[in-house]
Amino acid sequence: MPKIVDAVQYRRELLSKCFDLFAEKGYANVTTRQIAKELGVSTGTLYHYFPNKQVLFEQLAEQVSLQDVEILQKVDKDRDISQRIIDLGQLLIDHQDYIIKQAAIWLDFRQHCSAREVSDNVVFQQIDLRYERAIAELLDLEDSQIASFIWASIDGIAIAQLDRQTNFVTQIELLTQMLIAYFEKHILT
Amino acid sequence: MPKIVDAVQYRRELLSKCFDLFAEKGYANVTTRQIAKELGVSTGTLYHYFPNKQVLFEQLAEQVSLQDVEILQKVDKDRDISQRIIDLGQLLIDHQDYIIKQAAIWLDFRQHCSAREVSDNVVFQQIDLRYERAIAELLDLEDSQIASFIWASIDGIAIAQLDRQTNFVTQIELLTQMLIAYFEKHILT
Amino acid sequence: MPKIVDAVQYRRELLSKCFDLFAEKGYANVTTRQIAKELGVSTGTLYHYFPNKQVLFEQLAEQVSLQDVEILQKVDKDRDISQRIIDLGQLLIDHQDYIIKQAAIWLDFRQHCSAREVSDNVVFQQIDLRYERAIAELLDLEDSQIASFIWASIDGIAIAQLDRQTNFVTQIELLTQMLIAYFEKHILT
Amino acid sequence: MPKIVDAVQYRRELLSKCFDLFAEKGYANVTTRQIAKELGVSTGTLYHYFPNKQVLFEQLAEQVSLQDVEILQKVDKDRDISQRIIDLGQLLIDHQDYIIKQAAIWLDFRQHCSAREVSDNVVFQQIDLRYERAIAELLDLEDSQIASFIWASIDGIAIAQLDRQTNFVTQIELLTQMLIAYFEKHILT
DNA sequence: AATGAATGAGGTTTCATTCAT
DNA sequence: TATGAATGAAACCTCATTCAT
Repeated sequence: MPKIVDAVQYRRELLSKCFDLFAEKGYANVTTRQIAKELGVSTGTLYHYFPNKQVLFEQLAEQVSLQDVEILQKVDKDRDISQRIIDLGQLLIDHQDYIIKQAAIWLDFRQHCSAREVSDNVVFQQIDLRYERAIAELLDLEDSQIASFIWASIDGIAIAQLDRQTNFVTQIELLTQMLIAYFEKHILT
Repeated sequence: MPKIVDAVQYRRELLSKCFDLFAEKGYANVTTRQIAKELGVSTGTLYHYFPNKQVLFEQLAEQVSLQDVEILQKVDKDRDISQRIIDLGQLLIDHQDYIIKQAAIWLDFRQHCSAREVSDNVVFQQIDLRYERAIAELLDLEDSQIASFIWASIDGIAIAQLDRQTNFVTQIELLTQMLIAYFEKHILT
Repeated sequence: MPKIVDAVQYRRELLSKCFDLFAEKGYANVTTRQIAKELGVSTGTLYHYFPNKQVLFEQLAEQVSLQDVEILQKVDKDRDISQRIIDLGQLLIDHQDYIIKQAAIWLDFRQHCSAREVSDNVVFQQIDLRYERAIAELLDLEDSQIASFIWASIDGIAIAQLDRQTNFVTQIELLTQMLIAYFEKHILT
Repeated sequence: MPKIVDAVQYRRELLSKCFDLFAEKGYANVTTRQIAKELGVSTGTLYHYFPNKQVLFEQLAEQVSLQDVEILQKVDKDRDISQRIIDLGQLLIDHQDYIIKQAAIWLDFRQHCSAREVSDNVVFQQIDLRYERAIAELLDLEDSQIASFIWASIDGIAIAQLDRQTNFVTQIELLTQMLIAYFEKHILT
């Protein structure tokens, strides 16, 4: 009888455990040995659950994107638009640490995909689409470009945190205000 | 004396030549041999002009940041704020390809710096400050947070281009409108 | 007691089942996991019946050599020499597929033994002797060198099949004719 | 200025130097580190001259096949057939050590090729053809099957030497006599 | 100043074998 | 007995860097 009963669940746990490592050091600067050590398993076990480092990372990226969408869905959709924008901002601030790390991983993943042949870009685009839809739905947006813009800004702000002293909270508040001003002027009325 | 001047100039040329390479593949995915080949020199020559790959990349990042600031300074400061925001947007659109690549390099560099001991973060922060000042000056901003926000958004939009189909022009126009709406509501009056 | 008999029999079945696998891919290119899969058991079970991959292979080689001798013994020893040579050839042709695979395994095993310390060369030589005797007996040979030669030629022809387009049947017929011509000239009369 | 002027020549020397190693231990049992050590270079240098272990081995096999043909061409073609057969036998005996090792490598290579996708089997068959032609030409053979047979027998005999005590000289002499008897009976007259 | 062959530490991955269940 | 997850030594290979020419 095998020791691990639910391989799928265990894989998820392993991925969660190396989230910080990848976020802090970046895909290229993390060795498989480091990952194994961080996870408390041998390199052999690593390769028992993931065919290679690349796929491990891709699955991490996918898992992260799912969690992101989950977070976004916490916003109460019964409130009015301005309030929802503020709620979104608050949500991002509440999950500050996670959002910053998630952006780092996402950036890394993006670079990886573009550095590859083609093929799996489909997977990539699907994930990207998922983000857009989550935001569009959240703010009743018909224009997906606005959703893209919001997510791009969030990523930009998050990544800037990696080493600048700018204040994440202030930056997100600015984004919130920008959005409200924009909506008031162009969309509501 | 003239020799040295040549060397400085030559170094600059070398850096310019590998701009695209780093932008497209990322620091970790570019080998010194690839760089040498792209530059049309031997690896030995590469190491004659730069002590190592790291420094080469740092100097590239620095050179890029200087060029960015140069571009920003093309905006005519005699126009009113709204117009200057529009001009800034137009400038970014005009230099679209460059802006996207520059963002890729910059983010790559940022990750590199944060993945390292500490040390040169000073160099890094200085460059970052230069960006902020250029934007702050351009838009008569007293609050450096807004400048940071703008630059972060631009970076976010730029890297989203790396593989998404979003339209850079549309995204920059959105940013422009956001800024104008925000300025009209909170800063002008 | 019955248990043990079963185990011996089971081991034999397992060995037979991985005959093709080893013949086609070679000892070094077959993993224990592949073997286990081919046999329809787990790697754990494999190690329950055989102490390690090496021994498994050695036992397979031994089992194969026994089967070979069995085949050779089908020749009717009452016929005259020429006829027996022809019968031997026919026998090889009839068991074409098996002979080719058996040769592949045997050569693989030989290489393995010579690449090792020493030790089990005794086992190896015993098996080799068995081959020679079977052939010598079959053709009433006093000179074991001739038996060795015949077996070496058969092996040579068999492995040439592995990728060349030469025709096994034709090659064996040639061998038959060579032997007959040789016997007529030097041994008979 | 590079240190090694004639890379092609150097590659040949490197291949020659690892001939024994591969012949004695077999492709799978030789590590790249062992090869490097045997050659007196670093693993890096190894990979400077050969893209990978596989190709290194393939090039060795090709080089060996060329040397074999060279050896065969030493036979004086003005003598009569029987004499040429004897000369061929003598040649093999003179190069005994080499022939045995070459056979080991060739066997190994053959297994490798059949274990691979397909593609380069063309290369393989070309080499094989080269052998046949060399023998066919040597003995004025119209039938390539006989050439194949001869080469297969030589390989069989050589490989049998790897661990058996049979005498190479005796075995080759037997082959010679077989061939002469066969030729006298079926071809000459 | 320029070259590119040489280096070797260290990265990713494989796989025979063990062992808890 | 049977399982297959877990192990880790060791394999192949890469690549930043050095150095003889």
